[in-house]
Amino acid sequence: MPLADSALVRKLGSFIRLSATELNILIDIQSNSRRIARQAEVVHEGQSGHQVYVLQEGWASCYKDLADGGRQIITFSVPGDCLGLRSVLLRTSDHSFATITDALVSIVPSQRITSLFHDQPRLGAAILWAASRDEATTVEHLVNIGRRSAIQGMAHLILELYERLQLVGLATPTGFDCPLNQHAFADALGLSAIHVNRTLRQLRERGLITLSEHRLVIHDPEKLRELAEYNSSYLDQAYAPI
Amino acid sequence: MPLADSALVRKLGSFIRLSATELNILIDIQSNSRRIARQAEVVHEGQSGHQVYVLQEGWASCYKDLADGGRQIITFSVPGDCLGLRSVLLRTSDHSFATITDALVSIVPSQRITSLFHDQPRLGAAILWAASRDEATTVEHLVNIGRRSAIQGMAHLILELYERLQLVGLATPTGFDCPLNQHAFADALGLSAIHVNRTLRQLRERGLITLSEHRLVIHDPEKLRELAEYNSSYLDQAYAPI
DNA sequence: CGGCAAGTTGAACCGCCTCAATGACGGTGG
DNA sequence: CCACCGTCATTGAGGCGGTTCAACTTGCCG
Repeated sequence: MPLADSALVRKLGSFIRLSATELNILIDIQSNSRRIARQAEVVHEGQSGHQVYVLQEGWASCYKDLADGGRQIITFSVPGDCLGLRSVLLRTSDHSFATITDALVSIVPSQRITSLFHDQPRLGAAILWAASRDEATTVEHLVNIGRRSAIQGMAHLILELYERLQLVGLATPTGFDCPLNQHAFADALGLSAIHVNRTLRQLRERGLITLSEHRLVIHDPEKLRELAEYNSSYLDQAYAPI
Repeated sequence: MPLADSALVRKLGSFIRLSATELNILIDIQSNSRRIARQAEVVHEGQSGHQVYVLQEGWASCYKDLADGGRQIITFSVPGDCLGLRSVLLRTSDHSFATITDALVSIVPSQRITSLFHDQPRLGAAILWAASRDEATTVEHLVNIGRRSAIQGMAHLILELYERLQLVGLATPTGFDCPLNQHAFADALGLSAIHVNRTLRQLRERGLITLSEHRLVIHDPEKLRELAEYNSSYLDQAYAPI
């Protein structure tokens, strides 16, 4: 994929009209890329890595490990997402980050990001906007875990992923390719993998979705949204120009 | 409290050495303040309010309401915290925000914040740093709800509040004044108020803490940290200068 | 004195977990 | 080519953590 049509460009471009200069800067920023195998840890919690990773292809996850061997996935990352943005100003990363599938990432020194705020305020704001949006997603995730039942949370997570993938052109009208296994869903939703299995079965039996062979099909978006009490406004945030 | 010694100045001042100019700007920014009664909603989810609120005195909470009447508290705010920072670049607020006690807040137009990034990069970065730190807290909260037991989560939340209050000089060696009722704890931890009651009793019976008359006393910080698997590094983030 | 908010405690229930066993699939080496 | 293995999905049985309903207390305020 040419960088001029990268997922990040597509994402930011949907909220500010990128000038030729800004587009070139964005392309330049993403020019240093690297392939990473699946299931590889890229950043470990506590590590001091002053870099931002822009995911170009593949899926990844941000997570924290617990003393008892458990794991909490904070967010799944799909193409166009920036990783480590939050840690730019902190000395160490507050979470780990690993690929789920084989992936292609661009590596951007933190300093290139921070200098944007001064040199390219519009672009800096757009990135900050994307970061704010990510955080809104994390907050919604928190609600998901704290106050929703397993089946509601699962439905909500699926709808969220669907919308985010649509934004970067990786969804189809009926669903999306989904590399997540039941264990990954479990770690994201604070459930056991076994209960994820039963929950997926319920969703299937209700005719809402099917997940098999890494393909997630949404049969009845309407009822799914109803079940999840899904309100996409937290993602449907237009850019408020400075 | 004179603004030159406000909680925000104290907080930011603990990470960058504020010049006289920067101090004056910070003071100026906080000059428009307003008293708000307890239990008052300041911002409602979905509201388009392009303002940032700096909490000077009192406690508040960020939360989301659910269709079934439930509520998930995202974070408690204590003096020195900025509210609505995440929504600066979004059109609408992604969460509601209400006072818990009587409070004094400074109201800052979003534009004053965004222009800081260009005009006062150091100060802008310090505010961004504070925002990153808040987000790390939210992430830890997510782990708390997703993967920790009720008693661990409660212990963790108490320790987090204790550290944050220390940072702005509102804690004592033995504990802190805590206006939160059991219902507030429940909404933060994703529990029922009744179970919060039992959990607090357990912590009391183990000789770790007591909470009564709005005063939280920590009897055995060591064992409490051990129980919570508390690692404060996510808050103990030195500022990484640009 | 009456009423409401907040805390406390018991009893019964249920959502989700844990343990355990089995089946399906793909990769790998003999 | 097949036997073997690890990973993942699936299903059942039993147990625990946390919920819900209900009752009672205490303190505060009008």
